[in-house]
Amino acid sequence: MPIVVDHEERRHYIARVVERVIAKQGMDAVTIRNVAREAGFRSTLISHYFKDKKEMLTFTLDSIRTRASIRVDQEFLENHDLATCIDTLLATNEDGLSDWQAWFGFWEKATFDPDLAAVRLAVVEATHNTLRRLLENGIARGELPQEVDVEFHARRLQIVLNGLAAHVVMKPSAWPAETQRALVKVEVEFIKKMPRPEIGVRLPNFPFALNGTSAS
Amino acid sequence: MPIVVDHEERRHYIARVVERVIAKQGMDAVTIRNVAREAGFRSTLISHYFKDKKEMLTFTLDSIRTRASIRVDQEFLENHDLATCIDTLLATNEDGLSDWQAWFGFWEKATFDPDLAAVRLAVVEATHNTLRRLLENGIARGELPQEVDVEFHARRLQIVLNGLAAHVVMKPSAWPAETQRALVKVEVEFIKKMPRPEIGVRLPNFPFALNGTSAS
Amino acid sequence: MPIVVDHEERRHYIARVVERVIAKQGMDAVTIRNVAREAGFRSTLISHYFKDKKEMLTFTLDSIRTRASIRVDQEFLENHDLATCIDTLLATNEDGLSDWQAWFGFWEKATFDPDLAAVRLAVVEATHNTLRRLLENGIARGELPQEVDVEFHARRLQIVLNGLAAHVVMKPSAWPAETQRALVKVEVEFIKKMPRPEIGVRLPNFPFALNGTSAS
Amino acid sequence: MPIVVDHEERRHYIARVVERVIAKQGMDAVTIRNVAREAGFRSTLISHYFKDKKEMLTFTLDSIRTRASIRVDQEFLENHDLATCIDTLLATNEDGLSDWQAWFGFWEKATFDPDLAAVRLAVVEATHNTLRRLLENGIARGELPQEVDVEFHARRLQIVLNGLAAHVVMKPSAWPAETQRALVKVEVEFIKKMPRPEIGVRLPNFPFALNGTSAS
DNA sequence: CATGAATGAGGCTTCATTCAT
DNA sequence: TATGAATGAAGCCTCATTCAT
Repeated sequence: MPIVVDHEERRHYIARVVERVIAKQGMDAVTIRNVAREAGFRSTLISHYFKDKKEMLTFTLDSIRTRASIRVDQEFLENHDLATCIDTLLATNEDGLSDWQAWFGFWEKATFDPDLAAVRLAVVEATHNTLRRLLENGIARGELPQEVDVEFHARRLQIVLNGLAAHVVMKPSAWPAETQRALVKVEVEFIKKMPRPEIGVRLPNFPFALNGTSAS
Repeated sequence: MPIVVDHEERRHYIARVVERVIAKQGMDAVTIRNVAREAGFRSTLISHYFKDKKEMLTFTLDSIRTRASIRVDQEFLENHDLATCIDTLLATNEDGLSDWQAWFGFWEKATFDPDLAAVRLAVVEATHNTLRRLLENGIARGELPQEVDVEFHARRLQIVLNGLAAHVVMKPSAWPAETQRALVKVEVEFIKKMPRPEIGVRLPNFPFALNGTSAS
Repeated sequence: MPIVVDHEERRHYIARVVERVIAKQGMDAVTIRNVAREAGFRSTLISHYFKDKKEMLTFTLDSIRTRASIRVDQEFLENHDLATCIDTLLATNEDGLSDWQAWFGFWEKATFDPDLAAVRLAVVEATHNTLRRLLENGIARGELPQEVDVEFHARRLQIVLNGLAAHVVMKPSAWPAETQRALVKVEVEFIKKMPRPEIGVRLPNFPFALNGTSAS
Repeated sequence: MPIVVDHEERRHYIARVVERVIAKQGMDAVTIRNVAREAGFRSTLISHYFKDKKEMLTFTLDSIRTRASIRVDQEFLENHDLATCIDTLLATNEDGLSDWQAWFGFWEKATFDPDLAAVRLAVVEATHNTLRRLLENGIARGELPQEVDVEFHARRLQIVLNGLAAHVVMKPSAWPAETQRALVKVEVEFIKKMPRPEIGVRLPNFPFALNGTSAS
């Protein structure tokens, strides 16, 4: 009688450990040994759940995507104002900070690994779409003017959030929650003031045809 | 008298190689062996010029800072409009892209290495100051209104540039030069439209007391 | 269940190899590679059993202590005369010589390594205690006079044995077993002639509070 | 016109540095780099004075011999009592301790290096001869009885001194000068009590035909 | 005399991975 | 499922030494 272990659950558990290791010790500390130790396993047990290290990493990045999209779900988006929604995407609490730390841990690695790159792009587009819906709800609720260029402002907002998070991660103590929120408020004002700027070009038009993601 | 080799020049030469390796192959490819090979040396010769891999890396990051500050020097700032100046900070050409790639390569590592963190912060502040001067020149030249909150907008601009570069690095082909410049133009419009937004809080007030930089 | 290999036994096996290498090739030859080769392993397998070269060495020294104390155990001490017992501590045969060679190999290294120093001191004190018991048995059996200053003579005997071994190791061929034993006989005579010399001072009063030994 | 540097003096200067390094940092710290640094030279300059590391070491050991024999010279021997003379051979002060530390540093290395072994033996025999003369003077002065077996007691004394020094080096704080001297006093008493013990064998009969020393 | 350049050997260690049980 | 054995690759670093100036 084999011991019953939920295979997929184990994979997610390990992914969480990987995230924690990235956030707390950095990507270089993500060795199978170290992850196993932090998870309370033996090294070799990891390979029961992931065929190799790379698969473990792509799965982890993918699971970040999943969790992030759960956090800001449709229902939530519809029932709150812009700033409140955006707050869930910021590094204003322990969890958000940890997420962004892990995210930046992946950032560079993804540049040189096609599989990770694919997942990274998927996360970016998922976020983009979240921001689109967010703006559309804002328009629907009357918080934003009708003529807002959703595509443009979603993209721009994403860039700002990314840049902001980078700075927060660099020195969290310099960016208390209210400072981050104040910045976001200005961005919202910006959207209201310039809902449809004349830019002459189109910002990158994703998606980049990402059907599958992590692959095998 | 020994063979004549300019010691400091060699260090800079190696630093350039390191940068190139980071940009083209990623931070994980920055092994002493690999750098040596790319530089046309034997591995052991590297340690003639750097006591340590770590020293090599901090020196490299520091040299990125130096070059960046040279690129946008005082004279240049004074004689061009905002957009043109900002262009030198973007990833709109091969060199700029390579710089940003190396920069992001360091990003995460710096989070877990105090020495690198110090240099990273120094770079960030140097950039911040460059942006301040840029805005001040804009005001002096009449391109921007007198009442611009320089501190705020310099910080904001930096965040946007950082976020933008991150996206460019992620998929350069999606961000041709004109697209990047169009975005910058909108930012300049933004400054004109909202020169002194009511934010209620102060953005982080750097500098973080960084006198020396790279340390030992 | 994994391949059955007694972990602790392997460690002792390796320790024996280390001893042999020290005795035959010298402490400088104790490289992980060399030990592995002599043991019939790959280098990396050594680190399966010792986290460190240092741990390997302290364990080895500690195992010398264990074996030495086994060699002259209580029962043996009680049933033989002084000279016969002391013989087990001399370098009068292949094994004893090898032990002393290894011992001197450690001697200097221990001076500059706290962990080794601790084990070294433990060995010294264990030997001291053995010699004490040995003298006490001698008194009990009537071989030595009642008034023998056990503490003093145990310490002195140890010093002589150490000095003697040093000379033997230096040129074994000059010190056949009978020569060593003759010297010991004189020492025993000495004890009988001067059982309680007036020295005015006390020799070092060990132990130096060594509870545990090898530590981590 | 070349700079005038006394070649031989430099060699002795370096040898002193080597001794100091051995005493303070241990034999493993005797690298050419380290010796050069301690001496205030560049590494490569060392090779102007010694063709290689080995020559440096043998020269150093040889110079220890020279200085030791100077310290207890003929004149001194003739004009003082046994205990006073022996004192110069003990580790009762900073210098003596340092000498013994260096000596033990060489001990093991000499076992596996013929050149060092030769010098080591030369030192041992020089000391033996010193002790012989010392005893003979003691007899001449009437401090010791006529019938003393000089050969035997000189050898025995040397063994004790060696063993004692080993223990002192191991824990100097446990062996203040007076403790060492008390032990020596007992040894002298021993000689008086048993001037010519019946041993049945001869102790090793040196010299081992050592004419030259370091050889090629 | 003195120096820095350059090299090759080799040391220790960590890692990911495969295999047998 | 889970484990320890075992391996090979590769990383960084230190060292002694030679060479050219």
